[in-house]
Amino acid sequence: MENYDQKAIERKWQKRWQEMNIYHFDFNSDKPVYSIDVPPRYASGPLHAGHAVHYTHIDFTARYKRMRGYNVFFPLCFDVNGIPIEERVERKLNITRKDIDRQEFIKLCSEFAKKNIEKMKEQFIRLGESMDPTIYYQTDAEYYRRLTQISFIELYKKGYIYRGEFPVNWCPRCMTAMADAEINYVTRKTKLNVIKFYFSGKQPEEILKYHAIGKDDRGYFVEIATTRPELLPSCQIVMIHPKDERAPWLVDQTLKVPLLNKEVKIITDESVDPNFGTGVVMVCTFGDKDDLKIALKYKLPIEMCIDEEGRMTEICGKYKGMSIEEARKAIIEDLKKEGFLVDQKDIEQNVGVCWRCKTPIEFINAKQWFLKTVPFKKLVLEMSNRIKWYPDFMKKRLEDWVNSLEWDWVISRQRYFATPIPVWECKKCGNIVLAREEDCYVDPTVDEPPVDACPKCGGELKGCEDVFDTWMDSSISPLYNTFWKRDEEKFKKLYPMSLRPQAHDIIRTWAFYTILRCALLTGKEPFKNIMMGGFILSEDGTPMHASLGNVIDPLEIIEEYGADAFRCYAATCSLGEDNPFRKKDVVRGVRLLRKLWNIERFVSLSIGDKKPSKPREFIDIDAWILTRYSKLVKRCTELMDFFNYSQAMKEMEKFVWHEFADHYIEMVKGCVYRGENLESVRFTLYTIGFGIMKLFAPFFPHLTEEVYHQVFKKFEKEESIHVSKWPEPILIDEEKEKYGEEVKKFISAVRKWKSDNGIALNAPIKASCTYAPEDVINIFLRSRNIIIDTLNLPKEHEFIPGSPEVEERIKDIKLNFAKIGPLLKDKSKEMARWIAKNKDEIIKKIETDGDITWEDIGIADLEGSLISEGYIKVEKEVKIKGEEGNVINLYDAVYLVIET
RNA sequence: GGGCUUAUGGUCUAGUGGUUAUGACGCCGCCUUCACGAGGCGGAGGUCGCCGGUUCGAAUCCGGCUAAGCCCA
Repeated sequence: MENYDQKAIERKWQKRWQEMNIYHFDFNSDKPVYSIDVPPRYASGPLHAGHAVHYTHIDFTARYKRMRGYNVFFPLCFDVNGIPIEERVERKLNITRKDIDRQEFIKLCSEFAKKNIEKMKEQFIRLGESMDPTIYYQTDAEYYRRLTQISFIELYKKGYIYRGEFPVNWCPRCMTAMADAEINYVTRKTKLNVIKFYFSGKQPEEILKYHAIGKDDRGYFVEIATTRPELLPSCQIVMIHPKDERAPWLVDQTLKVPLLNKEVKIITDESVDPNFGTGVVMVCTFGDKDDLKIALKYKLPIEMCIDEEGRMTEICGKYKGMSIEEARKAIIEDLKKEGFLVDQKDIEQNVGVCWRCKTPIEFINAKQWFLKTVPFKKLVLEMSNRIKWYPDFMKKRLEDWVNSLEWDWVISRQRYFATPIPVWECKKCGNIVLAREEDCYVDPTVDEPPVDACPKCGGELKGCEDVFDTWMDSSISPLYNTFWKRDEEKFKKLYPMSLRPQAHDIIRTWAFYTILRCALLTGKEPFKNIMMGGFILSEDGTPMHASLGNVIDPLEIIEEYGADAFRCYAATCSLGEDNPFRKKDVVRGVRLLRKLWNIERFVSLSIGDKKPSKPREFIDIDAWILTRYSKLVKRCTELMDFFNYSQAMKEMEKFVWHEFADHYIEMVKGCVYRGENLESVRFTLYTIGFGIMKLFAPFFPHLTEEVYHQVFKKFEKEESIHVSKWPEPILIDEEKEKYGEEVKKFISAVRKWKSDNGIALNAPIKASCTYAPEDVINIFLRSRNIIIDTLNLPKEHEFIPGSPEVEERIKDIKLNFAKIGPLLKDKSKEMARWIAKNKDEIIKKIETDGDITWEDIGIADLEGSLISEGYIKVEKEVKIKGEEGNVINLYDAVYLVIET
């Protein structure tokens, strides 16, 4: 093996893997299936480092499961429909979709998405992801949209879909209805305008004693505060809190809406906040959700002052046709001019905005398509209980969301670039004609209806121009993946899927809608497990997000540090939690990779030209390291099964670096160079050298593949390490493990002593003998040559049971509260105090008798000795007797004698 | 305002009721050592966010507060 040329190796394998076809999902295989409901990456832009981490986690699962013998279904897929792409295109070309032909606009969106998809495909390859490109889909393709339409038709036939007139969230810029899920809330600075509303009727003068009520030459008036003066034309009612002292005077009076020839009543309602503004508020149709609730409660007339395009309507008189902003300005101007405006204050307000274009959302009354969700809360919760959530607290988020649902899901959108709703409407009687399932995919704006005329009245049919909410497409991904409605046999075999990986911000959308739709259509949960990725934070501590402008291109990181190093960082990110990304975190990965490479270089130089076979007997340190390795394999297998990648990699790294490399390899160098114990050592080096490559294979696919091909391939049959079998524990020998630990402890103590004294590790030291207790000496003797070789001790070095001429003194005694606490409970403190006070006497007593009893410390009702039973630990200090030689106390009762 | 989550050396992080809190990055010192100096050996650096409670004993369990993230109102 030569030097580690990371970039060349990674590029080589990325190319070769595409030719090798090893990530292929085999529909004819007998192996158990592990299917992954991969998030179809949204095609509004290329991947950033946060996405790359998520997809890398999914790749860990795919690679691990493949090695565990599964036939892994890992599709390459992209989500292409919807507003964000339209919005990007509109912004890029500075147009709105209504400026150009519908089909032309769709083409532009499609091309825009295609470019991003090409970039992402390249990114996936460069990241070393192992998706199977032969099970590819994108959600805008007819083969995919067809299923969205069929699922709609089925749900319609089951009676779960209805069309209703209902106030919906409406983005006046995107000109479409929005689900609650598509609204973001932002804090905005705005003006609170205090406006005079004059009474219609006569008022007694005493009314002036109340605040916010006044009189001028035009008459008596009430001051009303509003942030939205442009809604004055749709003002329906004025409200005051019932406990407000002004309520008795004001209730049932009539006020004149300024600037408009209109009168409204005053009523009381509990929902009024007496501390907001003047405590008197106006209610319009529909300012916000609160207004909406009031409007429904009091059955107020529905008079919209804003239309679908965000322009003022008929009822607005002279303001008709203005945009919301223009109307606000004009109305405030006029209020000032006419003397209606009392005051303007700056306030901060939470405003619902469109999730993409950030335009404030309006409520308007529109005909929309709905999927019933409110009646299926229980169903969704039941399904969710059948799914294993990682981490499990994420389930609670779904449950809280489901329980808080008040409205059904608005599934129609007034956009172009999405799946068309497959219905035609009778122009005459409004009757709905569904597309036939066998005709889907259909585009009713282009395609002919299944019948010539309305079956009810014979009227002309018009194709529906509305399209579906994008979540209608993505939330059937498990049905698409498992061949629902395409191949009944495959569907039975593949559904439900094994794993849904996703991010936690879309629990209420993607996870919820998927569980709901799939349950309604199949009666089953869509997947068995759900794994939630956390957020990747940028260097400044904010979540990495394209709209925040803090994104990092993973390719940039790969160029600098390599894909395996990036994947090493990804493996340190724990599920469901925020993980900061810093370039220097990737450096750690580079070091680990280099270390692994060098370890394997030693292995390759040491194992000989034949595949080592299992020896009749292992030398102690081989049995030790093989036991440590087998325990690691067992532990990591469990961790990988629970998607705990960060912990698994940590344990692998600790073993490989600080046990296998720092100690084992150092200990066997002598054997390797001098040709001793080769049978045992070569087998051990081969087994662990190969085994750790397999353990790291899901994390570092490139390095492990290269090492496999350079070192192990000639002895093994698999064409790639990624289709080899995950390792199994091979030896658990508790006794030898203890022996090995003892030898390791001794060697590292001597190494430390050498280092402290400025002696090179392999430099010879004139040490004549080692003293230790007999059982320890016996362990050392079993590995005598290893110890002498590794430390470069004289060949005649002696291991002598017992201790040299030393004087041991007790320096201190420590209480073991883990044993004392449960025994003495609240008396523990008392005992600790007593011992601290009488420490000198106790130490004297131990030095003469070797131990103390409970009686000695004044606790007569307990029997036994405190040191031998572990209640007290003794710290000794050793003083060497005599002048001859240089005796070093390495640790405990282990001494090394150096000749002077 | 509500739900969920997080808070540990300068930075990132492990931590499962037991008193001496893990590791990494960075910093300091020593060591060219035959797989690796992007290595090895060691060191400094912490009132475990704050306040209470439970307990013989709390980073860990409970309550409150503060700050941050996600989602919602």
